[in-house]
Amino acid sequence: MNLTEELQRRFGYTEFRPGQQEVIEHVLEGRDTIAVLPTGMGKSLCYQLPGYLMNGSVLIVSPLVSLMEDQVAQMRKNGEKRVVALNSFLSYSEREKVIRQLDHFKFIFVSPEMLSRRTVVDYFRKLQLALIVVDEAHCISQWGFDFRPDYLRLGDFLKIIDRPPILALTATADQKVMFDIPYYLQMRSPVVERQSLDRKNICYSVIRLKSSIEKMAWIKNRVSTTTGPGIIYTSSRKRSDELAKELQSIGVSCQSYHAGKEQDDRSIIQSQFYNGELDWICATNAFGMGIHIGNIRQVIHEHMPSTVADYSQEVGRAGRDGLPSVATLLYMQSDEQLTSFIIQTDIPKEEQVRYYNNLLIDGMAPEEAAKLAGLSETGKRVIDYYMERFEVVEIIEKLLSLAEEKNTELQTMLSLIVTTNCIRKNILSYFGEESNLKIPQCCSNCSLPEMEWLTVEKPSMNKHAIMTWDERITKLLG
DNA sequence: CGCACTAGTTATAAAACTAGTGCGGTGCTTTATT
Repeated sequence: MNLTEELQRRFGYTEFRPGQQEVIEHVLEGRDTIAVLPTGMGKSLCYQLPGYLMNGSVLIVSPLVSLMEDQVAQMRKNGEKRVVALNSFLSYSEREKVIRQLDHFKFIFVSPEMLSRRTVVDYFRKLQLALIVVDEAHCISQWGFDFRPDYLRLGDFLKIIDRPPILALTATADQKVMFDIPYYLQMRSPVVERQSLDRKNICYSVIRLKSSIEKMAWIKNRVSTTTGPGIIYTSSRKRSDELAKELQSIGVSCQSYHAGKEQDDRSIIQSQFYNGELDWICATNAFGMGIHIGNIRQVIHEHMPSTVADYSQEVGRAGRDGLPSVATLLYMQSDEQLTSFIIQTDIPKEEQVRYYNNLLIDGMAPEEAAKLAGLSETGKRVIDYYMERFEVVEIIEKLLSLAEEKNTELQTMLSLIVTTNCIRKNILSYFGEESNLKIPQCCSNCSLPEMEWLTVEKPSMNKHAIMTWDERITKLLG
């Protein structure tokens, strides 16, 4: 079979992007496959094309319902009718209907939570599956242990069905992720297809300041002298709101985005940004996954993220169009303390685990016991997962080492900020890659022509601003 | 843990201190009773 012909016939492309063909070949051979491809490299083609060439349905595990809806809409637009997202967007009767005729669909999107439900699993057992895809598979590591334990339960589902090959897709692959994916997905000698995660068109910069007032002044100046579109990441919802308000007050087209906003507002803001009606977004880490905007020129971190993996995901949203883009991280002393609090606070403490366990033994209802033990909703769900398979002593040990691990990751992130060595090299080596490539606009530690980048002037507040910026940087690279 | 904010104190009028308090990220899922 000629894959390129199939690609041409079904998708209208004349050639594959790097890595795609290899991934597709492995999948068609029936191998479990881990595909590490940088963002914007056409990951969805890696399951859509083989899906058409195989018998049975393709099950795609996706982390966000909004992402599923986008992908379903996209595929329908391209003429595929046999595609559905099985999630809480559906009413009870709609869901029943979909479930009863699952085999009518070629592509089925689900959340990991859905796959933990007994009734749902029973329907999937009867279905002939050609392929199981875990999209954004780093979520297993990133969310599984302390936020969405159903990511760790995927293995349970895979154990009880007659399982087809599994394809894990991600753009983030540090050591831990590369260990967790095959382990929790129970892969059988998986092939790893890996492309370089280096984003040569992104220039990395770290700037040290003395206070959050200085940060605000810096951002105001940056935003009014350079063009977007851009994302400003903060570490709290409140800060996002404040920053957006402040920027609006000096005439910048800007909105804040975080999980505290209504879902409707979130999609409106997202589509405004997408359509170029909004130059800047001030956001928490809620803004990111599933954002496919090509021309983001800048990503500014008003506050540091908690891991290098998070950082590289966030800055990776810049410059998907391949044009020069800038990532700037603002740091002031002891910024890591807030980050530390945030990542540690939701991990249940030893006393809580013991108390919760004792209350359960006494026969108290789990919800009430969790409340008394001072466990958050998330905390309870996490502990419930661990209690299904470990003794209390083991759980406490695991949670302790999780807290330690998180702290180590934060320290690694911090060392990226304070290093005097090449930032790009540091990021790449975190992902196990080496790079000796000299790039003219590499990072703030590599004799960057930083002033040239920083003085790109914003000519006016109109739509042509984006064009001018692009022209300018193209000229800069000369 | 540390920052921002508030209420109370001081000592006789306004402002400057102090102690206490609150806050801090990611998302899936809810089919049943008065």
